This record gives sequence, C-alpha cells and structure tokens, in this order.
Amino acid sequence: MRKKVAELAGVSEATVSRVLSGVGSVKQETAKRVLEAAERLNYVPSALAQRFALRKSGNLGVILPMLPKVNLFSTYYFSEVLSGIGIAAKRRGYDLLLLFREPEEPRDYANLFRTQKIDACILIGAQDVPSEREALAELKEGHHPFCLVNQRFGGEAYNSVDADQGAGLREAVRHLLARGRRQIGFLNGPAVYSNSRDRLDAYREALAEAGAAYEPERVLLGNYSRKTGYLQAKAVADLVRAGRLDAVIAANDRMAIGLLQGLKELGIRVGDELALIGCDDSDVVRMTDPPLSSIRVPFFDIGREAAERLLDAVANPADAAPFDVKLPVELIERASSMPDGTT
Amino acid sequence: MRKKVAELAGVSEATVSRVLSGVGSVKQETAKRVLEAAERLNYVPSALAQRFALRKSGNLGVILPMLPKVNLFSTYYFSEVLSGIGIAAKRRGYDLLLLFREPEEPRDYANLFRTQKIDACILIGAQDVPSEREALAELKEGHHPFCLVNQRFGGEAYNSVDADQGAGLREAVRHLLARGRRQIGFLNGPAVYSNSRDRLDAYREALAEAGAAYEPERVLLGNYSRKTGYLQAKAVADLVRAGRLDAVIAANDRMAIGLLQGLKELGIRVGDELALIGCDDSDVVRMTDPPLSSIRVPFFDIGREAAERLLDAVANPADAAPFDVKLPVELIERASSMPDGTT
DNA sequence: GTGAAAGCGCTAACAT
DNA sequence: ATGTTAGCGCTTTCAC
Repeated sequence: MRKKVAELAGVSEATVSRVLSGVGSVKQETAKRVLEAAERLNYVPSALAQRFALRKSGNLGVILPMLPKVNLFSTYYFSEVLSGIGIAAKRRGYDLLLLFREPEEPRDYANLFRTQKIDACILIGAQDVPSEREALAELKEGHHPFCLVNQRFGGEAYNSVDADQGAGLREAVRHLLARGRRQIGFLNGPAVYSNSRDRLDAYREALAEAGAAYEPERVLLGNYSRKTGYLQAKAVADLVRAGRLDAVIAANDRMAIGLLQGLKELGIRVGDELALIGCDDSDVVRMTDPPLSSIRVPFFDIGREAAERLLDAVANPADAAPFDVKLPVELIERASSMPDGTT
Repeated sequence: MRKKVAELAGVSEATVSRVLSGVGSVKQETAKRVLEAAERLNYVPSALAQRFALRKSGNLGVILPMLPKVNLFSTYYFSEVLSGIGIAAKRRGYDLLLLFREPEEPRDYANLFRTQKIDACILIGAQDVPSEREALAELKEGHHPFCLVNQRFGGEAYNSVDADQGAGLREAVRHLLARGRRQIGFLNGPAVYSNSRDRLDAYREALAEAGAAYEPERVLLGNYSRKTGYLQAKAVADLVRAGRLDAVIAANDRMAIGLLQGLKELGIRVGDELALIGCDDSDVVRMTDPPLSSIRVPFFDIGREAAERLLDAVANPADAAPFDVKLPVELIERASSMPDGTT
C-alpha cells in the first residue's frame, strides 16, 4: 500500500513517510505529489505500526473503579472529569484508553506501562489503602508518569490535581455563621479519601476560628451514597428538635439529598429549621425541593488540568517538576441554606 | 529483554513467545522454565508489538459526542452504557478506546479502522443526518464492524442495540388510562433520533387502540434538555386549566423534571391535577418532589449487549449475521402518575 | 517439541 | 532533498 503510493508519486517509501509524518525536510513539490498519491489511493499510515516503531503507545490511560455500586462518584463527577481529560488528550494527539478496575482486581498499574498499552495514566477514585500505596510506589519507582485526581497520599509527592476542598468547607461554615447559624454539623465520607480528611480538618478549623463549639456528636458518617444520607436523617432530626443543631454541611450532594429526603419525611423544614449545604454542585441540586446550596467543584477543569500537566511532563521530561494543583471551589447559595429559604 | 528470558530458560525466543501467548505446543516442563524465567526477570510481552505483528489493535472504539452541552445524554445514560461496554470488552480481552467527537468535527469513522486504532466500534448518540449516514455507509462498505446504540437508520440493516421505546410508551399510555387519565399529552425530542420517532408512533398507536383522541396540540417539542421541558410548562399549564390535558409523558427524565419545576412555579399540582411520566428512570427521578414515574431503560445491559454481540461478530466473522436487538423496558410507577400522588 | 528466519509497516540514522 | 537500510518486538511458517 505504502509502496504503491511511493511508486505513484515516484519517490521512495522513506519520503512518503517523511511527508505524512511531517518529519524531516522535503521539497514542496515532492510533498504535493506524495499527498496526491496518498489521497488517490486512500492511504493513511497505520498508527499501530507508527507507534510500534516509535515505542510509544500514544495512549493516555484513565483508571477508574467499575461504576456499579461505587458511590464515590456521581455519574456527574465521572462524566465531567472524563470529558476534561478527553479534550486535553485530544489536543495533544493522545488517545484515551479507559481502564475499569473491578473491585477484587489487583491494582497492577505498572503492567500497563510494561505492556506498552499506555504512556501515562490518570487515576480516578484512588483510595488510601496499602495495596493502592504499593501500586503507586511501583509506578513511581518505574518512572511511569501518572497523576491522581481528587486524592492525595500523605507523605508522597505524587502528581495530583484536586479541588481546594478545605477552602470550600471554610467558606460554607462562614456562610452559615453569617446567616445566623450557630450549631453546624458535618456529614462526612470515609477517611480512605483524602478529601474527607481535608474537609474534616477545615470544618474544625473554621469553627475554631469563629469561636464556635466543636462537638463530636455533630460529625456524622456516611459513605457518599444517598442512602447513608437518608439513614442519618433520624439522628439529625433529633438534634434539631433538641435545639442542638441548626445547620448541616454534607460532604457530597448525594448524601445531602438523601438527608433532605429523610428530613422531609420526618417533618423537618430544610432551609428554615435547618440549613443544608452539599458538595460538588452536581446537576441534581437544582432539582430538589428546596434547591440545594452546594460547593461547586470544577470537575471538568480538574480533568483537563490533570491531563495537560501530565502530558506536558511526558513531552518534556527534562523540566518536569512534580505538581500538586488545587483548583478553587465556589459556594453556590440556594434556598436550602438561606433564612428565607422556600420552595 | 525477551532474549534474556530465552537464555535464562535455555530455549529460543520463539519458544518464549509460544509459552507466553499460549499458541502452539510446548512441553509442560519447558513452559514452566520459561514462565519462571519471565517471572524472575519481570518480563511481560509488549502488547503493542504483539498487536502490530498480529495486525489487530485489540481496541474497541466507543464514539460519542463531546458531552458539554449535549442534552441527549444524561450523565447517567452515559455512565451506564459505558460501564456495560467496558465490562463486556474486558471479558473478551479488548481495551476501550474512547473517542470524543467535537461538534464541528468531520465524522471520519472509517479512518479509525484504516489507521488500525480500533478493530470495531460502538456509536453512541448517532444522529439521522446526511453526514452521519455517509460515514456509516462508508464503514459498512469497508466491512468495518460497528454497532449503533439507541439509534437506528430507516432502510439500513446496521447492527444496533436499542430499548423497546415503543413498548414503553404504550405501557405508559395504558397505565395512565387505567388510572383514569383521558387527555394524555406527549413531550417529545428531536426527530433526528429514531427513538423520538418510535415513541411518537407508539403514542399515536396506543391512543388509537384505546379509542382515545389524538390531538396535535398535545404533542410538544423539546430537545431533551431540562430547559426545554421547563419552557413548555406554560403551554401545559394552560391546557390543564382549560381542561384539555390531564397527563403528560415526556421523552426523557430531564425534560420531565424541567416541566415539573415549571409547573410547580405555575401552581399546577403534579401527581394530582396532572400525571407526569418520564423516560429513562435515571438516578434523579427519586429525588424530585413528587418522585417521578419513569420508563426504566436497561442502559448498562444495552452497552454490554452491544459490545458482546459486536465482539462476537469480530471473533467469528463467518457466522456473523447482522443484529438488531431490542431490550425490554419497564414502567416504574411513582407518585407523579398516581391518583393518590403526594409528596 | 523446538529453533531459525522472514515479515508486520513504520522510523531514523546514514549515505548520497 | 531524497534513497538505502537496519531495526522496533513480536508471530508464524518451515525445517529439523
């Protein structure tokens, strides 16, 4: 095929290669002939062969847990991050290889590099557990470029792009205080996610800063699912009725919505008796009643930033310093946290 | 690397290859030595080189429109279908190559095969427009295996996996009639999606079958976005107040939710004055007030089925008959369509 | 059952 | 500026 193009254009195969890959110098006129010949024979070079010859897969891997039953992600989170990564990868000529990891599957990330399936990878939904730490350490040791999204590992300087969850939580607390709330609770997620820990720390700091009381009983625990939010409604309602709680910040929107539904059934008026704020500002918060205040996280940008930085590092390993980006978040105020909050 | 494994095992490179790829016959004992050697040297074959030699990319392409601003998909739809495809591909040893198509980008699907980036592909969100038809015709002509998801093209026997939207709509109409509703409207999406046309046909059939009146003014049009549902609230409210409408079926949940919000603002009590049913049964329908009745579509299964059938066809081109699968849907009844519907 | 060698379709020196 | 040639790391005949 390529040979026929070369013949038709009256040049060698090497020249065909040069023209089509834009590497090396060729006379304008020769290039034109080659292009025409390729056009006529409907020829395009095999990316597979190119990549093999170059010893680069041309793929950016995205590793993420199999979705069914994974509560950490709203589908919103997932779609946004992935789109951001997709855009950035595309602009840089990389293809996106999607790698689902099933729950019991070993985290053999380094193998993806050894088999040359990917040139770099982004990890979504990594957890701070020993097997994950080992897998990441192996990547690091093998000098395989990777980047974490929305997760970091204490003590390890891994590339990561995250939202500034702490700042968001502090802002939420300040907002509630400004609105006259004094007894602010926090519904958090599991500590295997660094976000959970960051938010808890910020929650305590913000309370301390304002001279407000920190009370352990006001910190509730869920697993980021709607259901666990729903299940905490009873405890929250009791505290509210006892006059010991007038606001709750939930660590994600799903739990906030579950809590909202549970409270509604228990007759607690959210937005009035109790102010409620979620995190993520996913697409569902506009659909609840009352609309849910939430901390907007730029998921699309997080994905884009992670891919851009990572691929830049791959393109230019020389001046590739490790990065640890925190993108700003923004509190979006809606009726669920306003004193005049109504339907 | 491979050479060192061969040396260590005391065999030729060809034998190493045979052992690791499981092709050809090797003595048990030899195989064991090779495996140990590979293990010791931490060697795994390059998938890139293998695929190059085999002239197969090992990738299943998934083509989908860039998400931002695409209303057709809820993120729910997207995540579910993709997960289903991912599971099936993985089981068959294929990797998933995600290919975002930007709005103005030419639909040059065939090139993905020519460049050997993919061995087969699944198209999500295809539209019935000329450029799409051309691109698909080119795939067909080149004998490139592909499968459509949730879309079909009249007159073309392309592989496709879809939900039985017509059956779902008929069931919804019957449900409403059984609940005493007599004046049923339909909020549809654009006709470039075959689903829209299928549903409209089924809507008319079901009405005719029941001897109920079909009135054009009761068919409203949106673009599958929440916003267009919201914008139709005024027209719907007017019809309801005029006693000319007591139920609406929306072609997806997003529009249903927009409509629900709009109606609420206009003081129409959904579930009572007006019964409302959406389509997709996405994760948000449990979060609205009242909860939204919806037609459940097995998106995960659709993705899985598409990938399985397609990859089976690739594995066995001999007996690969074109397929056109319709998966059953199920009406999930909630308060928005029940006579006693309340919060 | 195993080894030797050709070839997959490119890229990249090196030579001219 | 262009042609020649040697790989890239596998698979796969074809001998033995």
